[in-house]
Amino acid sequence: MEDQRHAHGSVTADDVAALAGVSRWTVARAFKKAGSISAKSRVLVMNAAEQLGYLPDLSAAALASDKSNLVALLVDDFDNPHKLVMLERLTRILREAGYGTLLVNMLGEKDAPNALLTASQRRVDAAVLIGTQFDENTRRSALGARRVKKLVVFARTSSRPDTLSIGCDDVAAMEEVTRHVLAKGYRRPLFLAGPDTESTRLFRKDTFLRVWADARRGPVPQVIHARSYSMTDGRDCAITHLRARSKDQLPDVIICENDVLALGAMDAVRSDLGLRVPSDIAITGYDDIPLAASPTYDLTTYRQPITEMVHALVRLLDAKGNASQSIVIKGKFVARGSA
Amino acid sequence: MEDQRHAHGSVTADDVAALAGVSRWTVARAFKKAGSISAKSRVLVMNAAEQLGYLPDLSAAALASDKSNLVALLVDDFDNPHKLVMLERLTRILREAGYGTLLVNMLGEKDAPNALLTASQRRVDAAVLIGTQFDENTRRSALGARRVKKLVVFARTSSRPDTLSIGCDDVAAMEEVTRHVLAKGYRRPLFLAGPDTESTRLFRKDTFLRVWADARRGPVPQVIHARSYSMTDGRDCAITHLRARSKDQLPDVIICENDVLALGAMDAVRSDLGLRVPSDIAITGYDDIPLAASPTYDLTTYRQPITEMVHALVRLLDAKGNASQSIVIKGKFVARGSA
DNA sequence: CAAAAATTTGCACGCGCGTGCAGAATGGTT
DNA sequence: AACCATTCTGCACGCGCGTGCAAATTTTTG
Repeated sequence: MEDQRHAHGSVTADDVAALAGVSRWTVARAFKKAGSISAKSRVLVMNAAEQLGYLPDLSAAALASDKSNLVALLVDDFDNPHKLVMLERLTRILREAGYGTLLVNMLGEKDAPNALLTASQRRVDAAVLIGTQFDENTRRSALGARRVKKLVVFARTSSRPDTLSIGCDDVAAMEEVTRHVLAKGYRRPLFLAGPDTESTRLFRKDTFLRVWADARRGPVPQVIHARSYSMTDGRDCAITHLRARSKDQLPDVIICENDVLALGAMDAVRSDLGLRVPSDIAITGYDDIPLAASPTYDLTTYRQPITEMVHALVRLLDAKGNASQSIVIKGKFVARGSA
Repeated sequence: MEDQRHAHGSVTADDVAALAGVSRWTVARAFKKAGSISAKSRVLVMNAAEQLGYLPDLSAAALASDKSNLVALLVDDFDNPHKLVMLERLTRILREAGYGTLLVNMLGEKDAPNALLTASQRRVDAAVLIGTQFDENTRRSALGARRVKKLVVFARTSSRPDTLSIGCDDVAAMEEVTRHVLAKGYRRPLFLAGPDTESTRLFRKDTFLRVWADARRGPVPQVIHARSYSMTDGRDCAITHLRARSKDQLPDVIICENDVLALGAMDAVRSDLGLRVPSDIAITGYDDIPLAASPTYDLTTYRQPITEMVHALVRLLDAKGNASQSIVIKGKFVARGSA
């Protein structure tokens, strides 16, 4: 029996075909779910394949079919543990659905075009922007990279009509958080938001302000902006603001745009101001990162429906067309001790 | 001027060649650093390429050259924030070095073979096991997947001689941690380790015990094992053990195998036992995750030299051969308030 | 200025597989 | 038994680029 392996050690469909006594194309059909092939020869092929340890070469398949079953995940913020949660879900579910995942580190906003081009060189079926606001430059460079067939904004809702986006229903979420804070009887809220730039605008702040205003519970709440979505900056921002207030003017609750900022704020309140949570100042977050459940923080927050969002992404990838749409899914409010 | 774009919208080297008035192969040479090509025609090609928005198709190149410039990152634990740090460094530096990164979610130990096969179908140049102990099954299945040319164990030191591994010098690290604890005068240490299984053995515990024994500071320290490397399990394990001891038998320092366990232990000491860190019980960790620097935890720990480790990985990928070796790099002790 | 050396360029072939169609085999019908 | 409908199978061609060598061009040297 001759050696079926090629020079660099890979087994090709030809090898399997020879062993099974069929043609190479029959081998290919056996590996497609919908392949029109007789049960008999499928068994023949599969046995031969197993014997040789054959698996189709996906990069060759991508070249031939212009479908790579590869998606690029573009991430520009590795500081938020929530990204790890998203990556876990994305990689697991996409793998189960037959997609490989290319992780691309987007170094900054101005790097988006390069990151997209990098992905396009691998013929990805889609580029997914993870928790990054979709900005006009990015969109243009995505169109420029013609080999990127679909561009999806994940975990952000894009306002643009010509974009695919999948996200949590931020409006419903923030309404629920705000109602909870109102029900608890807090009266002097402070909203801690991320950077105040055009490209990172979420609906969370606006929704909070709207619902609060509707409740007619005093003046318009104050809003402060951290320099970045990091614990350190959240803490610094909170310290600066709180120290500038007199004791009786302190807020009784801080609504934070996400959990990381909330944890920073909590550190500020406890370690730097020596106050207690929630009795002196209550705090809410957004995302439900693992640490939010720890007894130390015990953060009241809102969980994004990541799993459902990824399932939606899979459906979107499997769909033929490129219809632009905005998918929004409801998450779950998580009441804990911090508010 | 005719339309250079093909059906599915990609520009090929032929298009560029036509526009530049050279052959396709000259185009290819212009895109290789070491290509033997005249300065004049390189400019010619590059101008044409820019005009058409051409970039080489890497999946075709991979097919032709049997070098994909793709590495698979196999991760089996998305609970540890330290993974996010590693992923950031790996993706950034590997991208700068011209490598793409395929992120593969390894669902469990028994999934390693499948994960490796998934990667091999994309012709990866190397598979990198991130912080996963290298077990015999994995090794066999790696050899089975002949298209995986190199298998690298990252952030673990493999004892096997036939393996490539890159890691922090755990021995030197733990010696330093232990000496620090000794210098601080602690006398009743407790070692909090991860699961006590064959496949996850680190050198940290053994080194600690050895150095402690050398110092002749009383009996052999006690060792407890958490069910997993998670804050919750670290906390549970610590609670169980500490509650079973009488007040005067409590340890005065807990040396933890990594930061996540240390944070869990700190939660147990403070929230569950109502004791203070470090005055009642001191705590040390390992990894220096971002949270370790927060004022709430302020954890004394040891930072792995991730950046240097990734640089070593790049050198290893660029190297021709497949010489098995074990690269070990020293990290940095980080003294904070917890011990 | 001619010849040798060095550099640059072009090309046949192949990487492993998918597409679309034509021919072969199978099964059912009158 | 002959026929048609249906299901299977085989094949030419192409996806976009790299390798190795031979031909063409330029540069150097005596």
